[in-house]
Amino acid sequence: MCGRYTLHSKPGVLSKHFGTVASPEFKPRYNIAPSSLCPVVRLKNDAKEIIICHWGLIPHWAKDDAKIKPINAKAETLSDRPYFRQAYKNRRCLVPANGFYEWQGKRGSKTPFYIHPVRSEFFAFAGLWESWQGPDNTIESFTIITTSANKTMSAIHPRMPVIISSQDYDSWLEKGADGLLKPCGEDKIAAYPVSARANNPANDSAELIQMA
DNA sequence: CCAGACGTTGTT
DNA sequence: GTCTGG
DNA sequence: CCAGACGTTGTT
DNA sequence: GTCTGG
Repeated sequence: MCGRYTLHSKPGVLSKHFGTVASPEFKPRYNIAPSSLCPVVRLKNDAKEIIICHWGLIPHWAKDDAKIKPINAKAETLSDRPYFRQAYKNRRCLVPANGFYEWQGKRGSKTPFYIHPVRSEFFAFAGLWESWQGPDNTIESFTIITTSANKTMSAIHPRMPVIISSQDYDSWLEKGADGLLKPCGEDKIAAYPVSARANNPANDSAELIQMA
């Protein structure tokens, strides 16, 4: 699955890669955990924009501050789940990342691996977004879509995020083609073990992605 | 009908 | 908003 | 995702 | 064991 990732490219590089007018400022992150504020790419009036959203989806119909805030949504059941169906139909996004973490082992002795793109600076995870209107505030949030592992990933973990290729960015945002919701090619990603310092989300520095 | 839930993951 | 359980 | 907390009472 | 916080 996908429960921790990195994004350390400069905002200008991000907006250039994703074809947006500009990007909000954000600090380089090497250990983004759920509930963090993160940049995502979405459509606004046929143009792409980058906005900062909470990781953990809060549906627009939630009454109070929702108890369940899914950080992932299964690609296989997106159309079935009332929780995701509307967002899948109307509110898709791309989640920029430079890489993500996945763990092996039991609680107390987890070994993290870092997975990164082979020929690109960025991953673009397929995501969904929502805007929740409270009495005093609005919360924009997102979730990352997961699928089964490709051959590279399956050595580590049975699932992985859906990764959209750059030539499919517009197609995903505009139409959300089902055909894009599958594991990426095994040669698009590579993985290596890193220090267990990555386990604690309080640690957030470039050394976390050094090979262990 | 109304009330209450709505998720994914890993682990045994 | 939409489905499930009672 | 992992790490860390998980409670009530009375008193200042 | 299960929930919350980061």
